[in-house]
Amino acid sequence: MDDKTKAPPPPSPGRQKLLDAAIALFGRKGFDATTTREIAEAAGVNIANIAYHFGGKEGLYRACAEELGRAIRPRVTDVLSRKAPETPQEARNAIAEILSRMVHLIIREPALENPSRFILREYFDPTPTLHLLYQSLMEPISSRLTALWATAVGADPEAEDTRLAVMGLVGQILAFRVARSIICLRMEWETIGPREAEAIETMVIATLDARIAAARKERP
Amino acid sequence: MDDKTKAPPPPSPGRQKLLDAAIALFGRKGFDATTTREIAEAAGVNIANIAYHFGGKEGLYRACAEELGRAIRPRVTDVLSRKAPETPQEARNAIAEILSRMVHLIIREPALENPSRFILREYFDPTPTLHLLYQSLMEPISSRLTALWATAVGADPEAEDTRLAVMGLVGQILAFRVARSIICLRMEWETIGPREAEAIETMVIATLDARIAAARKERP
DNA sequence: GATTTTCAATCAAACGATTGATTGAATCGG
DNA sequence: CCGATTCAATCAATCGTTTGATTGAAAATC
Repeated sequence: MDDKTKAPPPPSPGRQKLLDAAIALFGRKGFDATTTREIAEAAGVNIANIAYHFGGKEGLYRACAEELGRAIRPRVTDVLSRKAPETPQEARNAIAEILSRMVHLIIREPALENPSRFILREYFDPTPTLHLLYQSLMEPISSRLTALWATAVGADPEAEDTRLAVMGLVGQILAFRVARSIICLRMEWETIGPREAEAIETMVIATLDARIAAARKERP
Repeated sequence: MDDKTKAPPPPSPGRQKLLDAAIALFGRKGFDATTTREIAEAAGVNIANIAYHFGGKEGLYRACAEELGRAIRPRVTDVLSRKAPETPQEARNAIAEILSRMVHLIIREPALENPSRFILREYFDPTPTLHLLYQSLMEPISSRLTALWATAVGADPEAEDTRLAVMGLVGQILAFRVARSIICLRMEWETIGPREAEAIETMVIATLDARIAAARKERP
């Protein structure tokens, strides 16, 4: 219960199948709308394994969040691990690349459809598990983006409006995932395919460049 | 079931109390996590009234969406009903005012906390009810903003990237409501009070002005 | 090295609690 | 009085959880 989430529990066939099935179902339908029987059936194991491996439905949910941190983090940390750019232009390009990556991961990548929904649900209806997702995913990306933004426009990395500007850019991407249904209605899109995803990416990058240009002007 | 949702059902004391309670509970906890007993108790009426007035839990949910359209629409249509600005500067000011209004309504206004969550839930987990919210709320605001944006930057009101730019601005606001929990973590805010709401509003307006300046430059 | 013991993992079956829905009598307003 | 509205009581269905038994492979024992 109170372990530091340091020790990765020894994997077992049923355990991992339950995690995968639970992430997919929790992500697609939410915690309350998903039944333990559904999860067990999708995983191809018996219901009792949920209590055995995770102590219950809630324990399974928390384990899903831990699993997502482990599984998704590598897909973003490779960008994060590069050395910090020193020129504003390099910083701008680095931000653009990360945002572009996020658009594809969050909005397009089919394999991350339900994981993304799982995470966004936790943002919307936070539980104690939220901190887990924050530390493993949001914090490293966001703080890196903030540092890059500070380099790109010559701002104070610690200033509140610096962090807020970055959250605005990231939030723009999240919004297109959260409100996908009504955005498709408004944009008269049937789905968000490659063409539509590219249009969104172009819009996000345009916002980035516009913000950078404006910030540089008032802080020469 | 299949009525055209045209006729506003005759109000009755218990009916309205059920609607108010249901909007609050559906918004705060979601459809599946909310029980009919909870709703009835919060409304101070008997459970049977749900079936009597709305035919069941799902009927109550749809009625909540209709009610939200009726209740919230006036709070935005007053801005929409003004005559269309003709100069780019007037258009910019009109956009800024609408966005500012949206920030306060969606992020700050305590009375709209649960209604906002109700609507955003429907965006995230769309049901057939989605079209109702789209037509009564999103479409009128969004199309008005698109027209204003076209005037402000001299763009084609029908172009896809015009609509997309507007959805990006609106989405930015929605994101701060959806991901409020994790944004508070990142911003080191305890809550989003007047000061924090103003910071968000400033950021949104800064994004607007930056986008306008950039769009004008490349389309003189 | 054969036998016994241990243990994690899985299963079918059943548990008590709660769900949304329904019923028929009671109550109210006109 | 009569239709509209409210109510306590109850329904079948489903929820998450628990139980007790079974498996197979390692560990221990002789």
